[in-house]
Amino acid sequence: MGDKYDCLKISNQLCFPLYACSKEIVKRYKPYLDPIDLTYTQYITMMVIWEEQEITVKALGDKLFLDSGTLTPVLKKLEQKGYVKRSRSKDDERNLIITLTKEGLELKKQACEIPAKMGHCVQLTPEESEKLYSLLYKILGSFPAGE
Amino acid sequence: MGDKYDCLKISNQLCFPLYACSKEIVKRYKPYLDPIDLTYTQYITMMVIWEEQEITVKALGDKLFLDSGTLTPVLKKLEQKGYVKRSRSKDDERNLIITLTKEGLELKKQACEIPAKMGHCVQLTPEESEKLYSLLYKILGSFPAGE
DNA sequence: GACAATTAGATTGTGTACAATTTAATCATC
DNA sequence: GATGATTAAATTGTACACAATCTAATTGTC
Repeated sequence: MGDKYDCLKISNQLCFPLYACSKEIVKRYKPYLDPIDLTYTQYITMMVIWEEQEITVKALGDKLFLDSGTLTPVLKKLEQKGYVKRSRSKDDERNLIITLTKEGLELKKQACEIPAKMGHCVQLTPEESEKLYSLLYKILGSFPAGE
Repeated sequence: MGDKYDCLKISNQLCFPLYACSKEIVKRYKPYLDPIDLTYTQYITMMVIWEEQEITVKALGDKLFLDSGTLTPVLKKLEQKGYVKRSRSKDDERNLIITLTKEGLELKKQACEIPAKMGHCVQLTPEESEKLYSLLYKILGSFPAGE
């Protein structure tokens, strides 16, 4: 038992269940996000905008671990749906400021129901969820900021 | 402190750190995978094929939580690189059997170094890694098989 | 104050992911 | 043994995700 290639078994990887679990849970958001016409990426982007009221693409990217190559089309889509406004900063024309429209703010009320509904999807005790949460943030925290 | 929208704060989500952590770690495989000309998806696909020697697309999809829409192009790419062979089963022409080429088997020796190198990337104690692993598989195990 | 370096976003190209549909093979039932 | 149902892959269309590059605005330095 156990040859020198055991390290390459899929069941011995830590990253793989992370990758698979992330995808499977994101997939389960779909039935709840479809009614408000958001994808998962659009949803977490809106979450940060709801919290911050006003934020640059750069700051959004730092919070979401996404770069402009991903965010630019997502934000254009959200603008097109009428949820956000994109405008250059007066102070520094390099910065693009994202703000909420009235429709975007309205959407928050409907989105509010989603976390509770999704809670039923993950079958962990509160202690287990807390533990998982802290382990994930321990890993994320160990990664250099800009990257 | 704590209004009715707290549930929508990004810092109160469990899925988000899972999603972010998965992406960040996958990104860190790149320097190790580039030399053997594999992407992360191609790498985990090869892992299963190395283990099984011979496997159908369906079985591969079940193990990797991926469907044919994702696997078909990945497997065609791996065939194009010369690592695998794709051929229909004699028993049941619906099944596509994936097998290793000599080059694909050779690749395993080089890939063997990767897990140890990646280990340094995740700053958890062995106990923490073990805990994270078991929590992730507890979630994955709670999801119905086919989906 | 010219100019090199830096910074923020946008763009381009490649590679996933997945829903929905299609096609072909096999199975089940009569 | 024809035929309706099921199954495995492939295809199509949409939406990320990121590396690499580009552009324009700003900053730092002499």
